[in-house]
Amino acid sequence: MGTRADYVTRPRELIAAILAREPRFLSAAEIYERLKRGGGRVSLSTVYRTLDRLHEKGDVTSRPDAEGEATYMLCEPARHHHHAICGECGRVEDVDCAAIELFSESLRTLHGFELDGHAVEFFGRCRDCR
Amino acid sequence: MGTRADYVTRPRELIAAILAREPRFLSAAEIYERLKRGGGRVSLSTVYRTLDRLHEKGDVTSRPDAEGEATYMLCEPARHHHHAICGECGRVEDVDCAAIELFSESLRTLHGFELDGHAVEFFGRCRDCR
DNA sequence: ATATTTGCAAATAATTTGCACGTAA
DNA sequence: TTACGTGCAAATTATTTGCAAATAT
Repeated sequence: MGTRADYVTRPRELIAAILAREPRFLSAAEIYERLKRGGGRVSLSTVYRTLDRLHEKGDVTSRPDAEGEATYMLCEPARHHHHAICGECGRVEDVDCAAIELFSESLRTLHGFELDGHAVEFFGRCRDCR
Repeated sequence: MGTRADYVTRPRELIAAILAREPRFLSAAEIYERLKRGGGRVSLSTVYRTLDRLHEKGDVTSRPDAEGEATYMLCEPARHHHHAICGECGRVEDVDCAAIELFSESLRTLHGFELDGHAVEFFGRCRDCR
């Protein structure tokens, strides 16, 4: 019993393409909608299963939206980064500036709190929406 | 048609007491469990309805946990503050230091991103758990 | 007395699963 | 050929709702 194989299939290609095209958090239902509009014939369960797998592989980030629905977004694996998420248009930007290091340091010093580098997301309004 | 009344009832007192005792995000099911352990006889729907109402009044903060389940925590209303949430023990601490202002400023300058003051939460490990 | 809240059981909505059939390797 | 993936329908889980009975004012 070795490593499991990873077949390349139509549903997987279609789902990956949708994720690659939209740099925002999408729910399974939204992805399913886009598949239907594109004329695809992929089942909702396959969408869920594919997203789960991508998430396990570390290729997508997942988080519940405000209503608790799971949403997914492609992200570079193995790189520390933080997300700035626009509450208006949903755009996600990577945050990587010196200020966050200073801020982390203060949190650690003043609160004894260690930021878990990969789980930090900031909510607000992006350039275009404010 | 004036303002709606707010009766003081047993279930509401019990639920408020539980929230007051635990400074962590609790799910409806967890609160329901504590009620049962305490010998109470409150229905799960009442727990949901009470939490919704407290949330609308601004007395509790709500957010989906990692699995998408809604969770609730008492919080001071009408005061800007940010939460530092321990991924280990779940303790929630209010963050209010100068560094976050500096950080906000940098986000705005470098990314054109405006932090929405009330929606920011930081994830990591608290003093005791790291 | 009457507006409000509750419990219960049934309805919804998101997500998962079992299984027979299809497909990539 | 055979391990892996898919679709479908049924199961599960969190949450909401309708309504008659109970309670606070």
